[in-house]
Amino acid sequence: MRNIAEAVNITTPALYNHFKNKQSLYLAAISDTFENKSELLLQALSGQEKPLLRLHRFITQLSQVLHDDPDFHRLMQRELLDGDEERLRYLAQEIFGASFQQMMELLVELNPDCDAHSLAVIIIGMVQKPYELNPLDRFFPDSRQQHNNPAYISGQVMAVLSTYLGDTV
Amino acid sequence: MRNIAEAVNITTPALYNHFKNKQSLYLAAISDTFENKSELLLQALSGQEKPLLRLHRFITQLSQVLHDDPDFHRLMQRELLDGDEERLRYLAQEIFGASFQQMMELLVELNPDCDAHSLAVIIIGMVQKPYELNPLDRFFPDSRQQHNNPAYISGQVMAVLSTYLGDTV
DNA sequence: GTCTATAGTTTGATAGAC
DNA sequence: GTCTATCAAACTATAGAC
Repeated sequence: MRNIAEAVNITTPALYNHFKNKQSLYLAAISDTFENKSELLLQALSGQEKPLLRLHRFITQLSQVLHDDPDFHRLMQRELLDGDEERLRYLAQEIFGASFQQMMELLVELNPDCDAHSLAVIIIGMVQKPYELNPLDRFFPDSRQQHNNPAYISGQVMAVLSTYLGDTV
Repeated sequence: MRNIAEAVNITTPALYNHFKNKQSLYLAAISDTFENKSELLLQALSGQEKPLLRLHRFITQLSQVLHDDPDFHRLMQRELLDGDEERLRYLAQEIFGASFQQMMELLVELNPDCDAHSLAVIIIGMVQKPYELNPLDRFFPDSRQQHNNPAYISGQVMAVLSTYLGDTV
């Protein structure tokens, strides 16, 4: 609370005029960070275009969001590690529920026999892991700037996926 | 420190006979959790077998480790979020350095034109993300036990990868 | 809506007896 | 190597003046 107060140039007690306590401030920070992201990802998945194109758009959008808003990524990882039941339900249902459902339907369109849930999780992992491992990059000899570029990452992911999903289109 | 002391049935000051301070206890916990895991993964990647088989063995081993030792997974994610420079270097160089290098060489064997670094990161994401998202599974309607099964996860990952890498073998 | 002053609690760590 | 007793610092939060 002291750090936050200092960051916004007021004293700690003044924070309590805006938030009831630390918990409510944290929840407000989560909401502010997560809302709108959900809508963005759902829109990328929706539309009348070919499924593979919508998947590409989603992957690019997710990669872009993770790149542009590091707080979004950090808070999500933090919630996955330490979130209580209420906050995890909020994350699962309010933030990612609709997008995840839409993505599974899209994957079934592409391959009716696939396990859409598993495949969706795997794809999210492909896109997100480069950002999770970013802190380690500076300690690897062949670290290139590409590895932090959303367009490059989504291209790499699509290259792997299209051979798997493309056969079924 | 109080929680740890209670968990091992001694008082808090008694902990300081075993560790100089909280920091050194934490570092000892990290070392104890990470060491040996490195060797396990490197062995899975090594050998004279066909590259695709070694990759499969690595993926299965990583999935198994993440499944069997939740503390390993939690501590790694925690370090990626909050680790200082010294701890991140330890993680990158002492724990994952050799395995990551070996994996990149293996991927170049499978596809000389690929970006081995990117591909390695993507593959790790495919394997690990199912475990990261585990806390959310109970809030999704179609949550099946399969999604927590190492053999099933590695099978799903290999199914996606083999069409991409298999063409080049 | 912000401040100063301070309450009440938790935390990491030490002193010293056994 | 463990205990009891205790400290100093940091923390969340409140009281009350302006």
